Amino acid sequence: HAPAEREAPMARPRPRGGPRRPPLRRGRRGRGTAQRIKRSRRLKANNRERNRMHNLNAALDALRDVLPTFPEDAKLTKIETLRFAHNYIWALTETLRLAGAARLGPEAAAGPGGGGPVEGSPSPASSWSGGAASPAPSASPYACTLSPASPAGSASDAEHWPGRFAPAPPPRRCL
DNA sequence: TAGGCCATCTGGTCCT
DNA sequence: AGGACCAGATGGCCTA
Repeated sequence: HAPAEREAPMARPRPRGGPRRPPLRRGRRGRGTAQRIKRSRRLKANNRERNRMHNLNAALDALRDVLPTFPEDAKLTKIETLRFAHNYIWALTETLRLAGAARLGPEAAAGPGGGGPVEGSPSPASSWSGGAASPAPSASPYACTLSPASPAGSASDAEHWPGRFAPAPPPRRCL
C-alpha cells in the first residue's frame, strides 16, 4: 500500500525514530490469482498487526500518563515504562501497607511485606518518608528522583537504576 | 559511527 | 478459514 497510508498519526509525537520506512517489496512477481489472494491476505494481516501494535502503544501511553516523571514531559521508553510501573505499584502498595501498619502499631509494621526493594532501590521505610500519609504520585519522593535521561533497562539492571525505581523485589517476577 | 529505540513486515502457531 | 498473538528480521532516526 501507499506510504501515505502508513503515516497514520501516532498517539503522540515520537521523540525517537522517524517516519516509517516504505513497505518492502519482496517477491512481488507473482501474478497468479493464488498469489494475489495470498498477497491480499498478507496485507490485511499487516493492517491488523499494525492496528494491534497501535492499540498496545496507546495502552502504554495511557500507562505513561499516570506515572510521575521528571521533567513532566519526559517520555519513558517502553521497557522503562513497564519497569517503572511495576516498581511504582510496588512502592504504592508498600505505602498503603505502612500506612495501615502505622495505625495498628509498630508490630504490624513488621508484618508481611512480601520481599522489599531490590538493591539500589530506595527502601520504602526510609526513603518514602512522609509518603505513607500521602500516596499521591506527585507528592512522592520517588517521582522526584526519576531521571528519564538515564539509560535504565538497556543493560542489566541495578547499575542503571540510580535515578529511578530499581527493579522489582527479587521474589516477585521482574519484567 | 555504534548502539538504542522504534515501527513495520512477515511467517508460524494457537484459538474461535 | 480467519483473526489474534508472537518473535525474528529489517531499516530509519536519534544520541553519545
